[in-house]
Amino acid sequence: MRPQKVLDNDIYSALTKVFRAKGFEGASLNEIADATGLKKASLYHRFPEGKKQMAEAVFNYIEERVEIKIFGALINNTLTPDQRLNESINNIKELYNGGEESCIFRTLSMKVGLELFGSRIKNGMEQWIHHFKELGLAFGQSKEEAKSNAIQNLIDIQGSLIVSEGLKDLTIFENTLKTIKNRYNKG
Amino acid sequence: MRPQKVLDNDIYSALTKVFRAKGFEGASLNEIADATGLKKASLYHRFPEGKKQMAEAVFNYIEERVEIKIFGALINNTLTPDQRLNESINNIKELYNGGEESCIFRTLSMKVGLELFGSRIKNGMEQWIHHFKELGLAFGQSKEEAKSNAIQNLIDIQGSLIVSEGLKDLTIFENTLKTIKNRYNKG
DNA sequence: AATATTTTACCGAACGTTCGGTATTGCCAA
DNA sequence: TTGGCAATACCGAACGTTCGGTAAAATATT
Repeated sequence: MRPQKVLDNDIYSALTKVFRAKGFEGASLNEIADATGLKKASLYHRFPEGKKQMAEAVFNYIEERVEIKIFGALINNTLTPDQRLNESINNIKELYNGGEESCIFRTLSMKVGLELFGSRIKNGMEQWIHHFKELGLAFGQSKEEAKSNAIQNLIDIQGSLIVSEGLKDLTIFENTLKTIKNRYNKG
Repeated sequence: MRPQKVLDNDIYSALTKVFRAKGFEGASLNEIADATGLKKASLYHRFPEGKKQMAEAVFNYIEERVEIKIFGALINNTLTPDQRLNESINNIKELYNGGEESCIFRTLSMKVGLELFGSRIKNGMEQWIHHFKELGLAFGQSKEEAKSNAIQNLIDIQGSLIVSEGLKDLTIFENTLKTIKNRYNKG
């Protein structure tokens, strides 16, 4: 059989970049074709169900990275809670490229995206909250405290990404990561 | 002269609903025509410069309401700082319809929107921060404290709108408004 | 070892539809 | 009857999608 011109992972990476920046409706197939290096028709060979399947691939791709880099760090029992926190925060910074890259929770949750991927987004957010709640418990917080802190972490990340972009000031995202750290290391 | 079939303010209101839900690229003229009750061609009579001008009108419309309802409340010297805070929070809740409506800072700041309206978004955010900073000063906070609190308010609002939508749980937005209040009424 | 066949990947061209945007005509009130 | 508004019809371009066919490697057959 003929070899692939572009590796799957390179396609996913390019798709992620486009959907993150443009959202579902804003991402055109011509742009996707340019970004991946495949022609439109070839994309339909890789993704027979079309654009929606491409966006699904982005969810899979990102969820896998988040699972490893963030949730994996947060539940790594070989580390102290403080080390887990630090590693996950470092990886968050990396995954969002210091605040330059948007989150698909935002870009794929406009009207149409929410209709298509609403349950994936909801599940994804719940996982973030669940794992951060576990961290809070490991820090000795009460259930209520741990949960509200976890929710606030998610709010902080989403909000600071928007404000950073809007103000064109990445230090806001960085400061938010510090705020999250301070939520567990008080004083 | 012939009277307008649809009042300007009703057009702005409909435009706002569409652009808030769909963003700039996601909002099609056919949908806008349906939402406003005017045909496409009639829209081009009202907005000769087209879609971009329609989005500009949304900015104007929202900025006016924010100016009155939020900034106006925050700088109303006939009220105590605490009353200013309460009134502005109530109006924020109203303007975002309890968390059901998105913010144009979010929906119009995707790639294309940011290119077209980047400076308006930046200015708008800076005004939010400026006015909330003034509130903090009125509460006796230091300059640094007042500013970081103001930024955090904006982050909280943006973030909680996204998380509320994603989790389909409006209590998150409500709780965030309480969090903001507690930022000024400690203990 | 050489040839034929199968299998998979890619691509140019075109599909029907919808996009944002325009002329042109008809309507309506002053 | 004049001037401003709205509606019909329409435009080229771009949209997501599909199709017919080609390129290239793996396998099967001689």
